[in-house]
Amino acid sequence: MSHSDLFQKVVSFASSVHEVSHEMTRGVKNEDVTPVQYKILEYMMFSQPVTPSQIADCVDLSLPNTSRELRKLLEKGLCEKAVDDADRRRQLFRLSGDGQAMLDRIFAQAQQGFERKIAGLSGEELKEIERALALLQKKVFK
Amino acid sequence: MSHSDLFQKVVSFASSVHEVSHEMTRGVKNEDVTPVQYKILEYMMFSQPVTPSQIADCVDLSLPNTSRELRKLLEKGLCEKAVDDADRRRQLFRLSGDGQAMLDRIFAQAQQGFERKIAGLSGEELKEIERALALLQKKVFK
DNA sequence: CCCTTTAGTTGTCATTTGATAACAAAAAGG
DNA sequence: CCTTTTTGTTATCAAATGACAACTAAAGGG
Repeated sequence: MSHSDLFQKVVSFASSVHEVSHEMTRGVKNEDVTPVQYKILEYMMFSQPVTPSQIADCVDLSLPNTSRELRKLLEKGLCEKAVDDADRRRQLFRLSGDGQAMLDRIFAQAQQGFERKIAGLSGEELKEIERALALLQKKVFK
Repeated sequence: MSHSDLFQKVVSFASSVHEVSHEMTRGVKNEDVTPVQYKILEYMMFSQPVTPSQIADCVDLSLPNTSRELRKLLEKGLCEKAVDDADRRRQLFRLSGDGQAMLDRIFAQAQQGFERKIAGLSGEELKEIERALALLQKKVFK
């Protein structure tokens, strides 16, 4: 197994992961958010509160465009904004109740798809999967 | 380890995979193709020749929009078109020499990034990675 | 043949996304 | 204070994408 062959397998694997996650998050299109807006909300879910600059960095968007999308999310009532008292230039964003509820819906649906995939696997198989995830995340996808 | 916890790990893992592949294919932006056009070319690389209908299915694009993007790729000289003699409604697309060369460049760059990541791993570790990829692709991301 | 279905093209329009300039306000550092 | 830097907003504009109607041409089935 040459490095080239392994690389080919990684490419093919990444493509499968993309396909499956696209399939699992198809619930997004039932909601009134664009793909970019969804990415922002998803990022917000894992690290709250966040500033526009942090979002711009992590979601790979310019600051003006981030600001625009955040305004739209505010108008839709999916997130909330507050000034940072320590540095009043900074704006702290977090999910609103509605925003959290929306992500909960989407994730619940994605988890259902996942449950269907792993239904019927033994406890030992699940442990193997967990080990494989940790291994790859550490050595290849970090 | 509940199913929920495992699901969380899968979500986090998928996110890492997305990030790394985005990083690895950043060579795309040096080339004169849009993201959608790149996806079409990448699909063409793995299955040639393909019809517009097949592309529309696999790249998740309407047939009219697929047709438009294929016309642009033809104008850029990145792919070639031929009618299927067996069914003259069908158009068979494949990469041109230039298109193949472009993908070769992008993949060579991505592979360099990969090589840097796995540099210093032992043969046994590489085998473990290979096994982990196969396991996950079979049981979770199929 | 004629009718229906399939494959693809063309054109048009609205929305989303990306890029950039100009601006305002607060902080930081003399 | 005063200048510079950082953070964010607003306003435009161009390009990319998505959706859909109307059309052509070939195949398929009586």
